Amino acid sequence: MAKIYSGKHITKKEVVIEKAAFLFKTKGYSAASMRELAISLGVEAPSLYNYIGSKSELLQTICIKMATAFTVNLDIVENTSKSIIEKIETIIRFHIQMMMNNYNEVFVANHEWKHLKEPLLSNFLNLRRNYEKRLMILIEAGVEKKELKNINPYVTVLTILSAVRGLEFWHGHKKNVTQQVLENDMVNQLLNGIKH
Amino acid sequence: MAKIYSGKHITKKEVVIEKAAFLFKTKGYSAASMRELAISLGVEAPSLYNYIGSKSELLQTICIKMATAFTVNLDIVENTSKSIIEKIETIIRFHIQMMMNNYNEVFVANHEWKHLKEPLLSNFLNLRRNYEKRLMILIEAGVEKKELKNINPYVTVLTILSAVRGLEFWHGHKKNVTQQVLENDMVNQLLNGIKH
DNA sequence: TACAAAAACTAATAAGCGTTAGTTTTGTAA
DNA sequence: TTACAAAACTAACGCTTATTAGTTTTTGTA
Repeated sequence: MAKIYSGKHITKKEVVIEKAAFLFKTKGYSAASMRELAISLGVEAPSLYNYIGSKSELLQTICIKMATAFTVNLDIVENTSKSIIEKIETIIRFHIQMMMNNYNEVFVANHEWKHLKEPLLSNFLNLRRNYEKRLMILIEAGVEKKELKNINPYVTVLTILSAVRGLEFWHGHKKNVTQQVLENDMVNQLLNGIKH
Repeated sequence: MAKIYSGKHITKKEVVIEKAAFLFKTKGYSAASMRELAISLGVEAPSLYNYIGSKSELLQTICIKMATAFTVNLDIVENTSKSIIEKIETIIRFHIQMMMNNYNEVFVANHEWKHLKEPLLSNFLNLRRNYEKRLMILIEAGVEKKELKNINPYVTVLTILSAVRGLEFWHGHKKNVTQQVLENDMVNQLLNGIKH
């Protein structure tokens, strides 16, 4: 009866993925049903299969899309002529902006990846492991060049990724602090902790 | 056929809860089935109902148990005569130790609480909100007494809780850093960031 | 206006879920 | 050894799930 709305520059499949990301975030992948997703689009469940292959495919698309976005950004940053500390700042700010502008999808990739099926699960985890490893190498280079304190690269990466992920809490309590204050405070705190 | 094993000082119900915590952590609450839980105990699914009321009750028990543990610890710390900075250190170390010694249950309380049913969901969220509020008040008092920098209490609580939760990553990569190094590095980094 | 493709629908399937009922086995104590 | 309770079992229930098949409606275009 109803028809799935899609603006000019976005395919209907993308609309489905967006709604799916919201639903997966809110209820969790397993507890989210295709019927519920359909309702949120004003449509019956079987109609969804005109656009997508399966529920599982929706999760795959979201997770790989996010992992790829972070990887591509890292590719770009690595190939600039910035200082190490500037590169790290750029990366942190990218994380924060992704967290702000693509909250649902980042959340799903962070929390629901465990429901991916093989071989995509391994694929996704490899992307993540490589990403973390490249961050560690960047930090090691910063220590080498005396731009950074003599810190443990692993603990540093862990701290940065944890702090950024902590913005999930902020999403539920937006009133207390504005986005700009939070972003700058967080960047400063993280960088001051490791700068030489 | 098989019989649920329980040592001397632990009831069979507690054995079920422990296994449930592991399963809920590994597969997520919704994707974890009672049949699977039963298998991990060497028993058929209906046998579980000799010990527990429902699947939902298992989650409730785990979440409330954890929330209570943190609240009780805070009660105790508040009523000591330590300095503010010492109180905060004690609290951070308690978080880290809980993360190490009760990993599965802490993880479930952190990630699967959304599947709690009312009125327990509200109950749990109230416990959490109050806990965070009391931490903020503690930090405000520290700023007042000049023990702490003039920091935003909200951002500080967010940073501390995020960093501690980040130990979840560490659980998957234990090799890189020992528990002691990680605990001390984290405590130092967090306290140095806020001390006056 | 007619035709074809896109996108919705209804109905149905097989599988898995938590849980209950009723029964049998096991362990313990008189 | 008998009796009773605890703890396991089998069978089945009603419900929800993702997905398929087949059909009808809507839409855009020639």
